[in-house]
Amino acid sequence: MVPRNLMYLRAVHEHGSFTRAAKALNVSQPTLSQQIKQLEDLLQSQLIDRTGRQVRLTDVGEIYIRHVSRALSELSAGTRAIKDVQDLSRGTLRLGWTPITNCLTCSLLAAYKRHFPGIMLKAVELPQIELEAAVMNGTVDIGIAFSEPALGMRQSNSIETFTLFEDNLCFAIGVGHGLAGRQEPIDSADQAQLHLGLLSADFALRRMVDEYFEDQDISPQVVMESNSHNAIVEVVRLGSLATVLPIKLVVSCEGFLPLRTTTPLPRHKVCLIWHQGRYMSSAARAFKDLGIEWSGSVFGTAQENTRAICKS
Amino acid sequence: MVPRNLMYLRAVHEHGSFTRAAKALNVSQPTLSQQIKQLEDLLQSQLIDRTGRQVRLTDVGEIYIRHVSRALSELSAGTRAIKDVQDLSRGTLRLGWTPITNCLTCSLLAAYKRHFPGIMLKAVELPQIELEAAVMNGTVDIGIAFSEPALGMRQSNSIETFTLFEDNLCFAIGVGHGLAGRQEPIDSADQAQLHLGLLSADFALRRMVDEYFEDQDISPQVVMESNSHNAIVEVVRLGSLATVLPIKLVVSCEGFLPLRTTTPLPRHKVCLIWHQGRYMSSAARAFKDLGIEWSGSVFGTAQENTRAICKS
DNA sequence: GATCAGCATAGGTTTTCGCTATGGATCGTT
DNA sequence: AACGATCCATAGCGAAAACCTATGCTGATC
Repeated sequence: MVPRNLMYLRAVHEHGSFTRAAKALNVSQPTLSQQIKQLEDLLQSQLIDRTGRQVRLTDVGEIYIRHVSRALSELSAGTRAIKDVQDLSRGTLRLGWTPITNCLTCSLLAAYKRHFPGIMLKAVELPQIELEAAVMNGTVDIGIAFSEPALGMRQSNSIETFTLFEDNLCFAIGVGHGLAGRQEPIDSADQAQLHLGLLSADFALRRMVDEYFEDQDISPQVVMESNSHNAIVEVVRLGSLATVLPIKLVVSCEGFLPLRTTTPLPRHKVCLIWHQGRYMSSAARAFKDLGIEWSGSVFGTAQENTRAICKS
Repeated sequence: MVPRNLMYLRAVHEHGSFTRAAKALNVSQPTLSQQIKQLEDLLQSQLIDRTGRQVRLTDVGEIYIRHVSRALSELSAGTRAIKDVQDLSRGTLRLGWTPITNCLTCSLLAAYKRHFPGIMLKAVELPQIELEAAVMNGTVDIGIAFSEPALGMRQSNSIETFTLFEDNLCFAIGVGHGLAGRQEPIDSADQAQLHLGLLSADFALRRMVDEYFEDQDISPQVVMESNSHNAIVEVVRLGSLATVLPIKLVVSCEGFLPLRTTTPLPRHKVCLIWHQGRYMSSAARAFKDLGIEWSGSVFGTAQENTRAICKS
């Protein structure tokens, strides 16, 4: 890995003698003579002045050795840097997530940051479909998805998933909303009356909601649409709109109330997703492992959660 | 000379493909596969992610390649620096001279500076004996001596010389001296009356003067002695002292007059001297060559001036 | 699902590397 | 002045590596 020619040159310079350098390097003295001569032939320059009492560098050698030393120390720094990456004291994790999931997994992110403070975290927020595409082409190392990958992905690609936890969706309103404090469940007719603020159509949460309304034969009144989760939350908090969110999120969110329904809303899974077979960086592997551990400790053992979805 | 492993890694990274990199490097594709695999084994780290449609660096590879690139560019800078030294756009010349000789060769020094402005000039002024020792042990690359090397040096060592020019010594006085303006030559008796300022005994000029006085059976009145040529010149300029200098120097020196003598004073040679056989730097070789050329142009062709003095 | 492109593997050949033995030059010593 | 010691260079041989051709395997494209 390290160019031996150059190591030899440096050793001869440092020891001021072929013989001593050879001993230090655990090679024979003729080997050094030969290798350095070869280097000199290659550079077409005499590097070492062998006349007189001690071997010295020539003017050319003096100039050259400076560059050689810098190059060698750069290389040894490189091997040390590799060690750093391997023991996770350095590195980068490119994480992708859909809106909402990051709120649900912030304690996992915090734990990761605590365990591996040297890892740089690059995070992007994407709709589910784009997240899956990003995982496929390697733009992100690992994704936190709002649901399992769509059917289209399973046909042509191989994505591996691990379910962190499951949850039910529910209607959510601000404390100033007209239905605030209502105890009895709302039925389909009530749901059709709600003024809704929802994510745009390319998000998994929205697709699940649309599917639910279709099943229930409800024509919802969607009065706000955005690709920003925060925007919707803020507007709903004002009081007149309702939205649909995971229960876990609603109960933990200041100023939000869940509404009970006569028919249950869909369940969803929060999953880690990654490209099966592709090289996974140490930082990403560590995140995956930590996620599995986190899932078990927070929601009970989930050994069977892992599921490989191979292409047809 | 350049570590091929590392060049290969860089090429694969730059071309994003083993095949294209192999073409660019004029090696076969399996060679690249093999060499890079070997590098990975050596580092015990996967450097390249071969899954997917294009080869990419892993996180480890990404870190490592930065160091490798820096090392490689450092090495190529080294080879370029060698070229610089060889064509004399860089380098150092360690020059030694005796007092007086530098005054006589300042136009040579100026020419050298003009031809090779990038060369750093390190000059020391020494008595002849020490100058010869410095040439022998390599403290200076080349010396400008006031006379040919002493007999002692020739016995045990090998110094090579080139005579730049020859000159006669003469008595010199300041314009305020009592003998100023005298036309007729001074004889031995007159010379014994002179109050002299001379260099100390370890300088070649002084030894020649002492020898002359001994031959002529004269007891000189040496009233000042110094190892500084300038000090003597300044005192002599005041008017009461005389000294002995090369004629060339006296006639070119403001406020100085030569005295004619009934018997001629010794001749001396100004020589370049260097260690025969030792490695000579490009800068030194250029100085020697320029000195030979300068000698010819200023004082007529002097091809036969070169003379090797080998040990007995 | 057949083809193509691109990397990996296998086996043999050439080149390089490193060793032992030995020669020649310099330096210090008797 | 000769001798011995030290140190680098050279020669020749064996081991290791680097490299090549031929071929297999996998993922991408049509």
